[in-house]
Amino acid sequence: MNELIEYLLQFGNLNKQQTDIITSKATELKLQKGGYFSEAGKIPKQVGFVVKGVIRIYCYDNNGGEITKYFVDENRLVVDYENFEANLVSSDYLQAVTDCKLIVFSKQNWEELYHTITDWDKIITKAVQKAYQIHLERRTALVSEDAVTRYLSFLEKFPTLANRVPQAYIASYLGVTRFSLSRIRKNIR
Amino acid sequence: MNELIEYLLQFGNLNKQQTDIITSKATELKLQKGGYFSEAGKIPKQVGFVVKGVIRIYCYDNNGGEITKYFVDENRLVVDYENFEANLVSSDYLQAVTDCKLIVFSKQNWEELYHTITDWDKIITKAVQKAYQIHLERRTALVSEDAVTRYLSFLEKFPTLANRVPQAYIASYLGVTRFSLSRIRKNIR
DNA sequence: TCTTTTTGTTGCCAAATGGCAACCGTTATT
DNA sequence: AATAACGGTTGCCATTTGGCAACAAAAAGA
Repeated sequence: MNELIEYLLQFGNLNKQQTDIITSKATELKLQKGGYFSEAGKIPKQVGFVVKGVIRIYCYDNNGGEITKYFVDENRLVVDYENFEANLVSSDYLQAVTDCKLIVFSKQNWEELYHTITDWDKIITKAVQKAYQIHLERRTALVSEDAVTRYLSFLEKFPTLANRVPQAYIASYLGVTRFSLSRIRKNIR
Repeated sequence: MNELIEYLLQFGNLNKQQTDIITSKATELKLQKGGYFSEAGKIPKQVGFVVKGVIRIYCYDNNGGEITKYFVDENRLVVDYENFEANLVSSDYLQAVTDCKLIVFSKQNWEELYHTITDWDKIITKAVQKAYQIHLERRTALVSEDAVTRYLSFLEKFPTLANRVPQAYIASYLGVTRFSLSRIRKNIR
């Protein structure tokens, strides 16, 4: 639980009593590789925090191809935020790419925190906005540079991810086929 | 001013007294085509709301090429939010693509609204998060589909924009050269 | 109006990427 | 151990895109 509290403290202050409340509302969840934290066609019911492992968020394009939107690895919140908040059916899959250990909050417990912890809303707002900023920044990079540059900056931004995630997923994140990515890797060596 | 108030009411309730305060803190700003609302290398000092015209947000990639991040047209907030909030030097240019009429708030006036208007923070948080969601969604579309599809969905999402914005800007938004975009347009006809 | 500048188009060719099939190596499964 | 499943690589070729130069059209200025 310690990692979660440290993460939250980035965005605001919390005293011992408050952190105790937070941890009391959280439970541990283990996901096997390939398991789903939340699925398209359903309403997301949990907020998660990745203690160990990698989650991939993806959807399908109009041709039935998978698009990896982003990855969430250790010490990050994983949540289909928009649909979780609004109780909407999602069109995204949140899937464990490796075996994962998560800390999760049910929707009810999560909402109780807004009433219980002063400034909880501010902390979460900051965390969410930061996450949006990061994703957006990365996405913007993906439309400019060529595929080689995109892969290189992927390696820079996620140095530990390349070895843990199948290349096909990285390829779909970068917007190239797995064949192209394979050739790019060959040329880099 | 009416457009601004309507815009804000999407995200929360405001009574007459509150809307009066808001409008009292705003001023009108006209920007000529090509003029800058805010520039890279400077700290953004204003929040704007586009009454008339189109603003383009862009930056430079490592090769000196322009990347158009997004466009803001009528009835949208235009602000380099991240850097405005944190008082950081921006690396983006916010430029008028057409003659523009804006409603603007100085940083000081904007911050006074947080102290004066109940739930102002909640309204702005919602507005900002919605904006992030939209940008992120569009960016994700840009890494999957091919260039033709991307242009077609650009036309769908921004039907009025294609005629008002130089193609070179649209091309850099879509992640293709202006030459490619020109050929794509030719093939569509 | 005439000129200049900006914006958009096109031909040519090179480079990058996609699509498919085949193949290889590793990991799971039985 | 044998088999199957998965992940990754490579060759072949078609298609797309980029880069450049020249040109055309439209808009802005004088």
